[in-house]
Amino acid sequence: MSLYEAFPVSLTNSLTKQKEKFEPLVPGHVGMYVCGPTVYSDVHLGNVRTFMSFDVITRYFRYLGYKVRYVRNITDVGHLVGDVDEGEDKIAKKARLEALEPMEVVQKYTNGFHDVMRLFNIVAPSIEPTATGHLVEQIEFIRQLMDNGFAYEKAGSVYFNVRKYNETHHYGELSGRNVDEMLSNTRNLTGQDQKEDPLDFALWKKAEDGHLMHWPSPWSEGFPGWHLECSAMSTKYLGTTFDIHGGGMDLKFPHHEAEIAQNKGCNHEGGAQYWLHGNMLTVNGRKMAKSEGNGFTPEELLTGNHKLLERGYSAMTVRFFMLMSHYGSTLDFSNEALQAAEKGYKRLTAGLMLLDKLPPAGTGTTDLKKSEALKALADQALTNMSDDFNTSKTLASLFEIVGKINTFYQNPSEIAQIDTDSWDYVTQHFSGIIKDVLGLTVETEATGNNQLLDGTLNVLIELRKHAKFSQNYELSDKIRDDLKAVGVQLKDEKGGGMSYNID
RNA sequence: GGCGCUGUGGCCGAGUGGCUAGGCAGAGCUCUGCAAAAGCUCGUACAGCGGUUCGAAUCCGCUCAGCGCCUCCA
Repeated sequence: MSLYEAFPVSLTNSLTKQKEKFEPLVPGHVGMYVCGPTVYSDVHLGNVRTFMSFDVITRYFRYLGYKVRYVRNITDVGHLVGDVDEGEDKIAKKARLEALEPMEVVQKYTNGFHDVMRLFNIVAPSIEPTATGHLVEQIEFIRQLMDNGFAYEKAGSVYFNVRKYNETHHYGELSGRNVDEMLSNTRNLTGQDQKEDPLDFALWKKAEDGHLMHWPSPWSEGFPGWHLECSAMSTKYLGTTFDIHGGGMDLKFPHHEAEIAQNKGCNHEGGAQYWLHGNMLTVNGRKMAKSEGNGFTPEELLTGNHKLLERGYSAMTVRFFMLMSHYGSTLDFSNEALQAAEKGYKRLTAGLMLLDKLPPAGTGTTDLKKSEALKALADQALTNMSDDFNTSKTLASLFEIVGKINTFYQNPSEIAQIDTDSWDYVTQHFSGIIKDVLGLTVETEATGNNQLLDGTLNVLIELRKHAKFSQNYELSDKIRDDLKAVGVQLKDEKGGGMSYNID
């Protein structure tokens, strides 16, 4: 029996607003599409949260034994600037400001995005398609929509006919709206006179004079509209129907709603079976966003060089911090919470490292009850992950195992009572979940590999052992205190051993 | 205005109709030359007011507070 059969996944489907059992279209395989970043500026920590959430989801599916095709796009064209620069492309605008070629902007921020993903140990998607690389597919998609009667051309631009679509479908099924209510609430935007209806959205926009990014099409020299790329690329790589579509909560409307309409209008199928939405990272209760001025970049986070930050925090601390909450809940950023997370993360990874120092299990009389109880903790961790990827509950289970590990370290007689099969099972999943699923790496490993530092510290430790043995506590305390002052913490262990930790 | 969400002990944050979340901080104890770490124990919580129920923080209603989307947005 495979792991995914033993621990069947259930997830909250935004489409039905219910928690459902996950049943992939193709047994043993998962196709997932997640909306990636628009590469016209640096990503901030709020962006990172969403990608981290779907990173954990991907990792967990793979851990369970699924083959996952994870598609996450790069939006390098097509999102229009909303206000004054009506109709101008965000990336084109930025290019002019920075006096760069548009693709130079794209490349710069794409590279930056990848650096950030690596920093937070977020696995690369199986396919990372770009909008500019799929213009042929998008044009074909528009053509099909026009053939099906859901799109019309006006002065070189093509629009999706929401009213027409809504006659046979429900525009608003994902976001819980309906067309009639929306009509009375639509703002009067300028520059929309070409549309037949304010609800309609652009599939193709004719480029104005001076517009930097444009491509030929049957309708005009122009560029694709806001929502098209995701429909075209998910269909190309995952099919007209696929398992999961993910993205940030703020994309639900209109982006994802439009995507569904495009998919159904073109393919007669609605794309994803399950829609997953990651919630926002907030600061003082407000969404972290560039426009709010409350966003900071990962670099500022590490250095602490931002007015919201009391000091810097490591990438793994932040990763742990984000894992403490459920992806579907808002998470509020604060220095207190980060500092608490830092210690929690250290406690967890300390347990992980202690595993290697533990005496072997099963050397005494096996206590079946204790063995089973321990094993149950590992099962619990997996059950919690399968319950809508509840990393928060999973961490709680893992911390219970940490407590056991610490106890075993202090009382070897306890671990002797655990049968080896149970112990292997627990340790395998304990470290597997931490490293492979949660994607937490042990940050102190780097210093452990520094042989010069390690050797030097061992000299000092030997000195202190001598001092301590001869009851020269003044000297032994001085060594300990002075090392502490430079960030190295010595710990006396039972039996006269000493170990060190680097903060 | 429309649609939706949240309000948990000092802080962060899970959660289910009755059974321990967990992390951080705090108190006591054990261990220890002293520390640190670790282990054990503890506090006491579910915005307010009603209702349903044998029983609700968990379901329903109202009130208050806050947030998201409706415009690019993870």
